Amino acid sequence: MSRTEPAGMFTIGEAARASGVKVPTIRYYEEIGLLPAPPRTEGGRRSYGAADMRRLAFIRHARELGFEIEAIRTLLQLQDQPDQSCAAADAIARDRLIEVERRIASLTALKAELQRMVEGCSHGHVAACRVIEILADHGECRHHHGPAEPGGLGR
Amino acid sequence: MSRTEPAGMFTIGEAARASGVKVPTIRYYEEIGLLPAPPRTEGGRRSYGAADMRRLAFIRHARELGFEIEAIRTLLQLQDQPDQSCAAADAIARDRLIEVERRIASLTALKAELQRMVEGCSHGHVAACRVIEILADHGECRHHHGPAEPGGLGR
DNA sequence: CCTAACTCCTCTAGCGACTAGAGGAGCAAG
DNA sequence: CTTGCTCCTCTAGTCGCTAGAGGAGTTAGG
Repeated sequence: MSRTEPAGMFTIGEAARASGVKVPTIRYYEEIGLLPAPPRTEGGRRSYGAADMRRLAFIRHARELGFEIEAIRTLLQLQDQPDQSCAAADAIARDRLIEVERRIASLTALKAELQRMVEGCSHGHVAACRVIEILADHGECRHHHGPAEPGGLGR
Repeated sequence: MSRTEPAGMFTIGEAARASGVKVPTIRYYEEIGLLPAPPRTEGGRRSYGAADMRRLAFIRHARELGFEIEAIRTLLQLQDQPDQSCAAADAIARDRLIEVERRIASLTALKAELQRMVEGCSHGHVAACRVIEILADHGECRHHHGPAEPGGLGR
């Protein structure tokens, strides 16, 4: 083996491959204080240990589940103090669950309206297009006001 | 009636109230060329006509349905040329429908995982907390890799 | 006519969570 | 010793707004 890295340590690239988090994103997490700044090699490169790798996996998974950075910050703090009550972690997860349920409901309504649009489309010209028509006339639809998806749009 | 506005014209505030789009957002739509720059009153205020009001309602509704600004731009161009085939509009709506369906599927998977988290929580201390545990150990879950929600997070 | 309250104007900066790119240096293999 | 990869820092851009400063036009009441 031709490792320059100290034993049991990983480069940022290895950490990225292992966690599925991109290199610039790892650096970003460090910048915002989500991941501690790791020691550096002589050449000035970041050198991650097993604990960092676990933390990164935790963050990745939490982001996949849609937790916001601030929520993850709180969850990580909780993880660091295992004697505390887990009520806070529970609350964060519950909030997220409620939000996900709300978004599913709202997306399901959108789906119905989009289906009406594409099914009603007669594939003729624009003047008779159901897609354009429904968009133009809000009164035509069952869909009530209020942002469809909290962030505005389903990105 | 004590209108200073030309007959049949509306202030930006009226346009905002009628459409449900906020005043700064209307100005933003003008800036990015989604809404044409309206004529101004002597005092330099924007003065919207009925066509603008319709266009704004169209945009609002399309945004509610989660169409991206660029997609709306295309839809508006189509609307302006009613003799063209509506195939493009149809394709945009279909794409959006597929995306919404994908997001519902992915959010449903998230929901299941979040439910396992909160249901498994024994309300004790963090060391034994299912929420923290599942987040820490990705192998514990049925949830496979890849960003859960396209934009990363369910805002 | 004057004033207070309201709306409007422009402009810049900020949000969240990254992503992209420039310009340079370290490092492993041939 | 060169080639090519990875890494470094730094700045700026993404999307769709939102917030706020600082000023000007407008309306209702006194």
